[in-house]
Amino acid sequence: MSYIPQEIESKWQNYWSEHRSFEPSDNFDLPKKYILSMFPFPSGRLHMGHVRNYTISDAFARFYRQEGFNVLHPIGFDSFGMPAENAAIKNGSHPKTWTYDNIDYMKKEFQSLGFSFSKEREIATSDELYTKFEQGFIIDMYEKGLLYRKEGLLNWCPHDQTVLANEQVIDGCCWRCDTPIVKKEMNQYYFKITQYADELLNDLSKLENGWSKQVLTMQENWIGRSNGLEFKLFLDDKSKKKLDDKFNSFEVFTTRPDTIYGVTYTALAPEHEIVSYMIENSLLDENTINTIMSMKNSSSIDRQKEKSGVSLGISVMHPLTKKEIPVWAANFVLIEYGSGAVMAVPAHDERDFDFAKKYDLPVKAVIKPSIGKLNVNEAYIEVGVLFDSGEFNGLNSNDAKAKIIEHFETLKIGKKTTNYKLKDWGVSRQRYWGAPIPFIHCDRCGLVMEKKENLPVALPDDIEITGEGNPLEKHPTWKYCKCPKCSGDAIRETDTMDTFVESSWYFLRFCADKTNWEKEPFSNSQIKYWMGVDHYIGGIEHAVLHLLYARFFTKVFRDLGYLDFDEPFDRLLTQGMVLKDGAKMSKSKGNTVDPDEIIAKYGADTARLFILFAAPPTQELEWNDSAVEGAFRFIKRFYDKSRGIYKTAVKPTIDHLKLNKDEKFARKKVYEALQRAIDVYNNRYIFNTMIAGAMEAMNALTSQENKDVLTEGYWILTSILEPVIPHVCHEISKNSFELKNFVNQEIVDEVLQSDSIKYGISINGKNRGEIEVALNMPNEEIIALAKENVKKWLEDMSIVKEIVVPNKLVNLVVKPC
RNA sequence: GCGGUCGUGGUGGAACGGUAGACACGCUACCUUGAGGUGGUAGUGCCCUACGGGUGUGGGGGUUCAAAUCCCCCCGACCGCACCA
Repeated sequence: MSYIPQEIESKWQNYWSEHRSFEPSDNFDLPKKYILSMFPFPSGRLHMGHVRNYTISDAFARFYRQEGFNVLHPIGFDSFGMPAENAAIKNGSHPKTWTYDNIDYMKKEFQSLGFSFSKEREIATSDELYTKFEQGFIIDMYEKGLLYRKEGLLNWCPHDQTVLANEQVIDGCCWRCDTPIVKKEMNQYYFKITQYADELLNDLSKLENGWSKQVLTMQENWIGRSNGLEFKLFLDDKSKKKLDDKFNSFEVFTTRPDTIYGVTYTALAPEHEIVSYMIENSLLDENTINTIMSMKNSSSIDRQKEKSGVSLGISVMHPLTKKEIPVWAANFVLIEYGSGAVMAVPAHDERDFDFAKKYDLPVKAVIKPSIGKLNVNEAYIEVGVLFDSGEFNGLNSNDAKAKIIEHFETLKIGKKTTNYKLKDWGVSRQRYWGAPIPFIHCDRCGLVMEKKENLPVALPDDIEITGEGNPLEKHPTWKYCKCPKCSGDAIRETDTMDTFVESSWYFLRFCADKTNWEKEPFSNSQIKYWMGVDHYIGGIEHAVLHLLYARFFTKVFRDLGYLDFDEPFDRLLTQGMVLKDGAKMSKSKGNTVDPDEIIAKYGADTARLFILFAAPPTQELEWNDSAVEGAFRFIKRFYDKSRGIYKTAVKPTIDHLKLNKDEKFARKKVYEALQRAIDVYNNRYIFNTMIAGAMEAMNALTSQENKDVLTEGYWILTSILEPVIPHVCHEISKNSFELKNFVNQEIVDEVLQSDSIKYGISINGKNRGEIEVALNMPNEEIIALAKENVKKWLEDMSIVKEIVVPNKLVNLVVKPC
């Protein structure tokens, strides 16, 4: 019997399928664990990142099953999205065919890796049943005022011919194809995620124990809450007149009201309505207009290169001193943030300072450091003490902030405000392969929702995809319909939804079993039992996008009455990337390793063992072909040596006292490995050390000859390794233990206590020797033995202090006599 | 610039204030063998006047009987955000 993984693995994979081994029980009295991996986009083949992701979740799922938990470990496919359409353009395949063919192939790959997914709950988000419920939620959200339509400036990717959310724009380029994005004015639907900004931010504290600091900070920065003062700057009479009395004032926002007396100019975004009015009505000279237009047309990257601006020839009055302040248009002022206008305090803000220096605008310092001198050659941006600030002189910045806000509020010329970087989530996509937005445009009734009983609004199959424009828009008949309200002729919305909508609630859908699959999106009792997700495993790239949206949906569903909890994912494990030759595996770099080839060559168990052994799950994992072979050799040895064990359906009982030294040592190693495994699976998730412990135990087991000890060792090791290398462990266990050992293993204390203990001896903290002493030896005797052992280091020395760390070491503090 | 994570052998990585380098890869030597992804034994941080000693966790300081681990400063890497007023 030599180790042939292909035979063993397919045998067990078939066995698990036939026995429905991984379907959760509907007995809700059992303790539960919901183990979830981020579901994949069906791109065609699994890559190593997927293998790592699902190997980690599978280890959890299998461990908890052994521990007696009712485990939900589902899988599905995030199957809407652009690559399906891109493939259609490239090969003429239909997005639907392409998608579902890929799903079939990837399911076979899952099977061949031995992942213990619940197959009966598998979903593809492009399934019409999924779309149906999703569209239902969209209608609910619209009714609640959480979804709205407006015209706005949008990120448009000229290559993918689609609108992108701000989160999908990376360094000014499309997150998928790297094409620089341009701004385009369009109608589009938005989720009002900003309404939940505070809660999304505050509830991060509930996740502190289960989520990494990194992800929490990324979300915190993304939401970007800042508190400050919002107030109006009033135009002077001359300026009002110039603007035909159309404008009286404009709003600005500042987080530094303490610097208010240092305002020397004010700047508007080039897109600001006052600027637009002045351009449209030729209130500026041609040069100025050209400069502003070029600011507006330059990409966000160009706009960041250098500050530039133009004077608009109008002025406002300082809210407190009533002095005249010139108004500029400047490229560094963002229309999307705050009110698109800033008060400029060059003495205390770097950006304002740079701009003032460039255009020779006055700089007026009003804050000085509480100790030391103010350097007037740069902006002093720290907090400090106010001067030249009227009645606020002498206050420190923090007190002044509060006082000045209060002052503005008393005078009713401004108010305390909070601003966010987070913007509402634009969800329209001008694409075919997505869930249609279930709205209808009627000339008489306006924007009308489709009736729920007519859902889903399904995609037409007969479609032509050319890569230009929206295929639904161009379809000859699909968009023509009757208005649900007046029954007159109407037109369907042709925008489809951002695929992040589907992944914002799929984890809830998994809670539903087949019996209510058709009737409702999920049942309350099932949600109550299964949620929250105990372990959510996936890539760090979703730290802000998916994870923020899913949190948002959870809160919305709670407010719609579907749920009664606030946060979906109790614990989040973000796995590290899989690297080869120091770089992320990617087709373009040509450094990929194909999981199918590894499985064909070494088997799934080897792939799984290597992946969990080579690094802790949150760290990057460097692919190493010879280490993969090492993993294979370990499994082979593990399998070969199992020839030495005997058949038993119960764990052998062993009289520990009768064992020799090697036998006792081997047993101890086995139980130490068990102890470690329990800790790793429950608390620390560092599978590499758990596997190392099992390897140590194996090494000790093969260095002794007692068959009882060997058999007991295998009883335990196949149990703790089953989550990692399930096929070979099942094979061994079936051959010898009738699969009876895949249960919670109990620790035997006497094994862990040896009859002697090694103490390291150090002098002044330096390691100098080692002694072995009997159990329970009094400290005085240990110290005496220790002194004897390191006698030569004590010559001409007097001992100042003696420290005994129980079961560890003795430290003697000495000094020369 | 701001924020986060992290710096340990030739490599991946152990060590939750207590004998640094577990476990594995690689390498060296030897033994096995029907030479082709075999098994075994021994060795493997660095330095030295080597059955002994020194030194060592990016660098420098500190706390402690004891620091890779805690604190401060510096250097470097990676990731995220980036003119957010």
